[in-house]
Amino acid sequence: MNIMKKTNSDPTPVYYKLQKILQNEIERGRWSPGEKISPERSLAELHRVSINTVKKAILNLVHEGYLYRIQGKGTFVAGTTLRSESLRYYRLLSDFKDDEAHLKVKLLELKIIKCFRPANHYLDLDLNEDLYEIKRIFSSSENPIVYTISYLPQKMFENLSEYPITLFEKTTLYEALEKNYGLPTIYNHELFGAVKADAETAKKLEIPKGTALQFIEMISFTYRDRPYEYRRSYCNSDQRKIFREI
Amino acid sequence: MNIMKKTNSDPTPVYYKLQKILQNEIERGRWSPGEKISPERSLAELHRVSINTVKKAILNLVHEGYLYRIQGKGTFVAGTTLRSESLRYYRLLSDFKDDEAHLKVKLLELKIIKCFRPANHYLDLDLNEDLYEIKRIFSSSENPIVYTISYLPQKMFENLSEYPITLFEKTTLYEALEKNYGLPTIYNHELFGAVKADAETAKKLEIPKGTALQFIEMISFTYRDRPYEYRRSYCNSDQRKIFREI
DNA sequence: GCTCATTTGTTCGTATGTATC
DNA sequence: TGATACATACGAACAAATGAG
Repeated sequence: MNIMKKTNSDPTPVYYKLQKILQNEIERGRWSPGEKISPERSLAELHRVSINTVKKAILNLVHEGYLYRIQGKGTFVAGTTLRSESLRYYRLLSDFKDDEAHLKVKLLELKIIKCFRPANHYLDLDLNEDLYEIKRIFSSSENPIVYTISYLPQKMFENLSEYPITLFEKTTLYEALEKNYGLPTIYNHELFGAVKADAETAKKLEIPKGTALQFIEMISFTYRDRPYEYRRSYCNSDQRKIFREI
Repeated sequence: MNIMKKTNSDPTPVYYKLQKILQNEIERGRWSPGEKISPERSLAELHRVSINTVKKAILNLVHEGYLYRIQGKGTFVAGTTLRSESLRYYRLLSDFKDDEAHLKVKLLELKIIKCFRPANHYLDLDLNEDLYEIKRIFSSSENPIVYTISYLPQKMFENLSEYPITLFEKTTLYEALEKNYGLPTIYNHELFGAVKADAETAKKLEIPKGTALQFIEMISFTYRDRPYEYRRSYCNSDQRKIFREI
């Protein structure tokens, strides 16, 4: 009996079953981001359904960000849905003029440390597991604006330390991780707060200790709600504000 | 000649034309939020197109948040897309426990003032126009957490001062404005920063002057990208963080 | 520049199922 | 129960974009 058929005992629509089958295959990495999936007609034949049913399943996955389509070329697996580095996603405003800054990234440090609270909680790890700690400074015309510390589970990113520095300075972290480990970023959580600069942060940002700083904690998730990065950012929002849209 | 027809000189798809016609009617207030629009069949007949074409137009508007559908009942105009008060949309976290606070709102002041910089810029007004200024405190178990000052164009909200206090304390501002003025909130812009508490804010939040505060500026937009509220919020993020998802 | 096969995009018609009142 | 309205599913035809030859 055809598992695709809608029956009384299983009223799930056919298009929805197909949609979930495809979603599953994408998440399990049958195709990497950017790769072309089978054309509509093949899928229709394979699963013995109409082309319009395949269309509906695929279009839903396009809406959910799993796929994108190009007329005449095909249907492709989408990569990272967040198109740019989170820190660039926030536009920096100086005063009220929309003077968008071009940020330069500098890698300060990359080492392996033991997991700690609350990173273990956010990254769903045990306290005895290893983490990469990546410290970076984002500057605008020689002025340090943002100091970030990223934590990545060591077991998810083997050999990360052996990649060239440029991996962390030329491309965004998102692109780098997607390209080298096939992990697209599906969504982020963020925690916002205000703190006064401690000694280390003040030194890195070249500001007086005690300055009010915008503090952003971010947790990035890939498929299946799996967290893969915990990041702390300290932004010198003096004279600047951080902009975003809901 | 039928304007709906797709021709060589106008290759715009029929479903898209219909979609834009409907979007326009919604934005111009032909139906209020919650009201039922014409059924598929009628629209198909009226515009001389197939039901499937109408479906496509409508489903796109559903995806964009203009409409929602209930099988067997009809298709309805969606109201505010931001489902809850922005300040409640942010979950407050104390430390790392997900202790979601229930916030109580208190109206401190409602008066009419002259427009000022930068409100004129954000609300697209002249400097000589009038603004409502609404000051509110959000508290969690008697502790003031957030101090907000909202600015609304006087000309968009006639008689606002005559509404009962409960309008600003019982329901969210979004719901109140949608219900009384038929203005749904389509999206928000936000500016984040960190500031040290000035004298007035410190007093309102019952904290020492100079405490690091989370500062959020928000501009709310209704249909056609028309701004209708500029809001400044000062959050005492000491011990708490503000949470959101992208 | 052209043609052709492939692939997605649009539009229609039609039938049947299901939820609401 | 019947009328109304949306949901699912199939089939078919043609348009439009792409890439190969």
